Amino acid sequence: MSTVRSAVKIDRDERAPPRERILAVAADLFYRNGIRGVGVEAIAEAAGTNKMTLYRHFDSKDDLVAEYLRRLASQANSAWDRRATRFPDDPRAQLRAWLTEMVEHIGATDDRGCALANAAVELPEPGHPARRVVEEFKTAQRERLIALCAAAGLNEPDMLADELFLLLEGARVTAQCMGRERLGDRLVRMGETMISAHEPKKR
Amino acid sequence: MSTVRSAVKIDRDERAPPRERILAVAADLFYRNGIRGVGVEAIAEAAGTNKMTLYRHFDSKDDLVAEYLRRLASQANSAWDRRATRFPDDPRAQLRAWLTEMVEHIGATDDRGCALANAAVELPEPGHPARRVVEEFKTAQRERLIALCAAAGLNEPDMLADELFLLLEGARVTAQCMGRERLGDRLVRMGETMISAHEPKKR
DNA sequence: ACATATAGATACTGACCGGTAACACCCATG
DNA sequence: CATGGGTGTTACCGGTCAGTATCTATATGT
Repeated sequence: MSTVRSAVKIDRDERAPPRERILAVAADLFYRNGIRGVGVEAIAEAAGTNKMTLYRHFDSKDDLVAEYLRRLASQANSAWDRRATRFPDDPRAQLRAWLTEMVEHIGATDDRGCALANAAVELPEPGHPARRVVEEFKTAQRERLIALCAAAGLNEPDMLADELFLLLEGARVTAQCMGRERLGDRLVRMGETMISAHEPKKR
Repeated sequence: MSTVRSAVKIDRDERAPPRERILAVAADLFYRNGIRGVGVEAIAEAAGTNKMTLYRHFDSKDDLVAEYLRRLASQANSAWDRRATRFPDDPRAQLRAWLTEMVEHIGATDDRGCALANAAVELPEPGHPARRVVEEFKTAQRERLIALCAAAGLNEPDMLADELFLLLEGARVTAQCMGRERLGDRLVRMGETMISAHEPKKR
């Protein structure tokens, strides 16, 4: 039940402004050790600064947490956009790319599941600012997936989207509770089976 | 970022021995507020006893946490056994019963996901005693599900079991991040679609 | 009635938490 | 050269944390 009170100073972008260094380091430590398991002092220290500067940029630890999650959410949105521009007018390819990218995340040995979902688990307080961020993110994620399934001309796009969404969400949370040997291939197979089950009838 | 430091005394089985009262109350508080969010003092108080007695029965808070999770795991195993005796020699019915019971849990407004999975998220420390409990539980759960799918004569029982397992795991973790309106019916439909997709060919 | 074991009560330890105050510093702009 | 904003440093605050020592009370079995 120990908390992280000192962390190795992280050397990314020594020249970056403190706010960015703090956010970068906080993302690392929050994800790896859990939000409640990291003290603000450890974050400041690892970012090569101190608590006072941290509190000049963030009103509170909760504020820092919310910003940490907001950044992750926006990165995920960028990933969607990136896939959209890489495979323009090919929603099916975007869907496949999303699936394989998610599977890669899950297969990584240092993956600890979805940081947003973890935050919701760690911070049950109903009014916590982090919870709003997570809620909006997950809802938007699902919407994008539904839209993609629909654009791909698949049957019952909302059902398929939920199947895929929940499958991968479950895989991410399960991967940190059990071994993940050969999980990747199996996941891709499951996902593609689901997709082809919603293939409109040829005629 | 506040922790629970005083809780309403819970009146279940005033006569029960302190160890049981402590475990009952700990289960409640750990689940609702998160493990790291509950102090041992609050548990002892809510159980109508005090910290000293708690520490006479448990070596440490981590020990109490591990026992809390072990009890949950054994309750889940009992549920499997109960379904087996209720529908003897009918694995298909046991599967359906498992699905609907899980969906009921997920639909409950006070559901906060799988307590075991939440514990794994909250306690990232690799050697934490709780992690072994969670790992063994999830593995056993998956094995039982595979065995059931196989006994039901379904195709590729391990793939189907994983699909169902991950679908529900994902649903439990997602339900606390988003709204769950009409999620229940959809889940049952998805599960049954998956099952029938593995139906052996009629001949 | 006595011995023993279990439980309750209170107070304490040392450590860590999130957050703040006061002050010295550096470096750019005027 | 002056001035002022962002930064670093140190010390501190009240509060909570897990865990322990000590002593009293109660119940049980003989």
